[in-house]
Amino acid sequence: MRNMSLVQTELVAVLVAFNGDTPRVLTLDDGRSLPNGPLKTDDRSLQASLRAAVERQTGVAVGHLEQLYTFADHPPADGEPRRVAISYLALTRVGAERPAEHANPFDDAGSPAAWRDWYDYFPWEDQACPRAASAIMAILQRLDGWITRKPPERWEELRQRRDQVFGLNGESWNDELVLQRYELLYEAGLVPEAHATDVGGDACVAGLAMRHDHRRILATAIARIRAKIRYRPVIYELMSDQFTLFALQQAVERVAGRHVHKQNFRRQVAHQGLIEETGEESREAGGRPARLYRFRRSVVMERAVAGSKLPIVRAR
Amino acid sequence: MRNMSLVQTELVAVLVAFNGDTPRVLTLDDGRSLPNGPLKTDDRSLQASLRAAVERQTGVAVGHLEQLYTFADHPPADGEPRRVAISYLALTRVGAERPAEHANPFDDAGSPAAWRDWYDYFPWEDQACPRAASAIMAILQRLDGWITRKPPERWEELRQRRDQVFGLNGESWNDELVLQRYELLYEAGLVPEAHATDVGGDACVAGLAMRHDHRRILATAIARIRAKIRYRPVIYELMSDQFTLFALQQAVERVAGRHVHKQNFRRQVAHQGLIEETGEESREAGGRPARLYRFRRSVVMERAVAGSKLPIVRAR
DNA sequence: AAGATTAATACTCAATATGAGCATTAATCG
DNA sequence: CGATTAATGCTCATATTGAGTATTAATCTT
Repeated sequence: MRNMSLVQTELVAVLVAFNGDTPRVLTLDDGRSLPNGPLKTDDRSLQASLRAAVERQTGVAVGHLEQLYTFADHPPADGEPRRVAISYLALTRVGAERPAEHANPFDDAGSPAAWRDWYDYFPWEDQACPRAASAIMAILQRLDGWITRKPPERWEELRQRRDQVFGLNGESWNDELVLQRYELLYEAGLVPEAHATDVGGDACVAGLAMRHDHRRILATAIARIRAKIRYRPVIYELMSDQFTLFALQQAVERVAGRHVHKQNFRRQVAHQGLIEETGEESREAGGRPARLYRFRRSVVMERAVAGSKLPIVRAR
Repeated sequence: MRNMSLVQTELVAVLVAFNGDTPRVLTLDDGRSLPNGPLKTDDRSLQASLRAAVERQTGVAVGHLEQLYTFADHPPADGEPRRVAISYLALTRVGAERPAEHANPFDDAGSPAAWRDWYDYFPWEDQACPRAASAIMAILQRLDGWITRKPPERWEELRQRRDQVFGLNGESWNDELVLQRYELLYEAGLVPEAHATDVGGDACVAGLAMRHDHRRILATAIARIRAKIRYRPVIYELMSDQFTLFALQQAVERVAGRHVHKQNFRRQVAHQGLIEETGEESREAGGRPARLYRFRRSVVMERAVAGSKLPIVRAR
């Protein structure tokens, strides 16, 4: 093996829980950081140690844990060591979370922790909610300004990118492009992080800011969840033991940031055979009582690992 | 920011090119390592620097480059620094590769490099080829031995896992489970890497071995490509400028390790509208001459970023 | 207690997509 | 000139998906 540079390596976790009505993410530092800490030399596997740390410190049973992405910051000018962040996504259950004594799962320092609506950081992502419309309106105006200050030969390309990413002019909104949207705003200087100096400030246009590249990591996490709920039953990791179909639908809608067709949603869920009736009913909402279901955890396995989508000839 | 450990961080690249008839991967060290090198402090972004390094050293135009996964090795007992590998997948074109003077894209040392059939490392993955059948036969026998040496209360679980991963007893073969299969073999001690001592040796049962966790990284890469060709047009990154539909089909078949239905494949490809006729014909093969096509690179964009698969209500 | 309201649930229908095949066409090979 | 090898064209049954309409069963209001 060749000689290698020494690099500061940190772990960053995006802990997501569905707190009643909206997906929330565990933050530190008055909402400006994600839980993070150094990779310790004596940790077992990255994944195992992260799971243990999270469960020990927050009391949360982490249902689903996966690596997100590894980010390197921009090379520091002043000879400081390079910082690399290995980010993870952790899904936890309603009510299971306990932002307890030690809120930072990596560190015993214990800075004030809080669960925050992830749409506070990305208001334009919540298409099911009217606030997105005004956020987008403001964003598009600023983007136009930015584009027109660029050389005219780039206008076409930039406008196309804007249309594609925000679902304009014939393109339709793609809820999975969270990161692409954030990066466009970043390039355009519309998010505070883009200016190294102040964090905070112009929050109404571009959502709450975070330190370092933590908002980029959060964007990556949201994009990953949105993509994943389409082909893997990860949404159940966010549900409590029993739930109504409507609650399940709302969870999906809040995560995806858009409405789904009720009847078709039920059909799809029923068709998958991943849940079963508990026999009980919920009459918390106004109308006709809804049946309660539970997730059939035993059936899961790696089953339903995406459909083939290739015209593969069956063996049988 | 808190204090952080110093960790040896290396980059590992899986360069894939379609060399005539089979997918090949660039290897060093007589096929036992993947190209790798340290993360340098002055590199720009991880991705950009990797792309530049690969293109400079191999002369390859890397069409598609994406991060794969970040692996941490097992914690070293003797107080050595922890090693972390950030792995990337790079797709290059037929004929574009030049395993040249400096074969290692990260290092000017220049150790002997070679493109090798990736199925040399995973013979059981090539379901379209008879050698897989014998490989699997041998593997299953060994696996059975391993399972029966475990406590009987685990037999059920382990057999289920074996069936699921190798497509036995009602389960069907899932070509995307490359990593899961490798890890099962690893746990069972059927791959040489599992015994720290000798690398090489019993290659006929479990394929060629690699140093460190490089074969695990290669497994991750193959799994990623197999998954990705289903919903993104990455297969074209491996094709030359002009190709016949049959060549395209063969590329998909060799990558996925299984046969596809010819007519349905053509229908699907035509339906996507991502390629266009060049007007020319190829009469290299025996029979009726085949039309030549080219990839419409302009149409790509982020389009076709997966189908919704959620019953989302359309805006329109 | 009747009617309004709120949900849950049941069905229908058309448009597409997918898996499997059969049939036809157009070259080369011996 | 017929056999062989591919490419290409079509058909058909089955699923899957997107959009609705209709019905049922509770609570809430007056």
